Amino acid sequence: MVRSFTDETLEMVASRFKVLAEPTRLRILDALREGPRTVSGLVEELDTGQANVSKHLAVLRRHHLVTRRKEGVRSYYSIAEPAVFDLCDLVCDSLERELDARRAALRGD
Amino acid sequence: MVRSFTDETLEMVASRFKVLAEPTRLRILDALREGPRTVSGLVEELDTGQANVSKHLAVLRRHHLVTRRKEGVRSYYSIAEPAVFDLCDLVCDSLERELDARRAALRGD
DNA sequence: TCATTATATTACTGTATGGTAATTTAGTGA
DNA sequence: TCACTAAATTACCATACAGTAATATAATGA
Repeated sequence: MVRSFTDETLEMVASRFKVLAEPTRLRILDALREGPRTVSGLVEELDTGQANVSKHLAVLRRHHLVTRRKEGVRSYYSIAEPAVFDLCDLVCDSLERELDARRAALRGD
Repeated sequence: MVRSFTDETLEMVASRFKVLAEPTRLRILDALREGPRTVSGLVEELDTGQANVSKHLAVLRRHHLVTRRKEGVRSYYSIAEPAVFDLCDLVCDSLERELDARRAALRGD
């Protein structure tokens, strides 16, 4: 028997996927893997503007994927939900399988 | 040691997430869980127009998440990559954990 | 108080895309 | 050939949003 999701659940799931559907946000999360980072640290590490990084961090925080710790004039952001990396890993595996399959098909089964 | 993703990988991963970031597409995939469906079958099952369903199916097919089998005047679509449901399950688990945590916080730890 | 630095916010623009109506394409049976 | 049905495609509109420049807020030190 196959369990179905309710429409409401699918909306929430889609919303979570949407947050993760931006390369810049993924790059931020990836950078935070190695530990907390300030906004300016991330601005250096990625190459995009400060406003852009702040906005993406706000999105990630609103969706509870990162946390913020203020220290003086600085804000330190950290990963709040390490499970996002499991998601990325699953996607990577899936993409690899697809490429393998297409490669095999190219060779003629 | 924490393995990082390359920018190119993150672009591909983001692109996959983007495909999954639409409730209607998730509903289509969810409907296909129980077996192949025709376009008109999906139009009935979901409640949206035929053009919309066709367009979403084209997106899903372009990204190799579904396959199509033509039979006469009909097209039967099927799940090509069952791993998408693992993704959804992971997201659901994560969302539940977050809600639990916020509920606990509301009660005061 | 004033200047400086870090971050957040606002306003704006261009692009992407979801939904829909209209049209096209193609298979089928009379 | 013609009518009918299923699906795909096209054109259009409205909305969402990533990126950026400008501005605001706030902490700190002189």
